[in-house]
Amino acid sequence: MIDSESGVPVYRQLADIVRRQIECGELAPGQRLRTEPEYEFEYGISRASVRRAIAILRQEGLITTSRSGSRVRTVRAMAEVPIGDETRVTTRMPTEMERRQLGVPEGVPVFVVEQDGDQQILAGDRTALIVKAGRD
Amino acid sequence: MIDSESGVPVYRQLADIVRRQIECGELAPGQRLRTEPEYEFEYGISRASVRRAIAILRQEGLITTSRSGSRVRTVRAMAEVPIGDETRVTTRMPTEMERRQLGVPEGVPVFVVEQDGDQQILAGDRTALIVKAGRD
DNA sequence: ACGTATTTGTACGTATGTATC
DNA sequence: AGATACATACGTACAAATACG
Repeated sequence: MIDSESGVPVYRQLADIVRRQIECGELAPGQRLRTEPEYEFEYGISRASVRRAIAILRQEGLITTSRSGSRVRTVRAMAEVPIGDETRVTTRMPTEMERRQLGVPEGVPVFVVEQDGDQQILAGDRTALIVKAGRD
Repeated sequence: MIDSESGVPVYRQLADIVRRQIECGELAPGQRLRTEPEYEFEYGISRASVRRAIAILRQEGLITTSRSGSRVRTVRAMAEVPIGDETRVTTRMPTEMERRQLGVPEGVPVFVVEQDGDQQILAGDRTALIVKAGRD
């Protein structure tokens, strides 16, 4: 299970375990994770370590957490936004203000799309950029 | 300074203070932040709260932290990568493995560039995508 | 509708390890 | 070698939102 002597931090070990469960579908999108005390007792680690592990997965955009527990993030429908010639695209984490305005959970980056001196911020969890020839 | 009665968590208040210092240039890129004990005593909060505040800024991509302290992230030279027609671009946070492989710090998202069934992962802190007409 | 239990959130403290200066 | 500074990990307590009977 979890080996506190392995050199790998226990919170990271738990994050790895749950991440694998998500990746292999053992924990399906929308499904609830176990509660913090459950992980705590099952793996014999402190609640602080459990919370750190869960925070990692949240930052990776794999789960969302509410007062009633954590769930595997469901895949959002991606709006395919066409971008045209001379467009410059970068990506970064949103400020907290941007996060609220865009309505994106933790662990979701944003696109910064610049064209003609005009700048647009797009939520990374529901936007795919498609290069369309001849478009602007 | 920091008001523990304000309703806003103290770790968030500290994160807000330091973020503002970074945004207004009071803390310049490359410059060291104060040490954890310094924040602890200056604001009269626990070290755990200081560490949470610093973790927030790291996740936002604003600072990097090493054993010798935290520094404001310097802006990396952006390689402008041309992308051509029918390319699909998404963004997300990297897995930890990807982070190590790409050599990007915490708080830096990646581009996923798909073209002709080929998929490429690009570091978000040193890549800008430019749509170039006629390119593939 | 109400109280209770559950579950996460915040905040503190302590101790020890390890890399850096 | 010693001091500094961050990293890990444990514990406690209480608050607040949610779910349940």
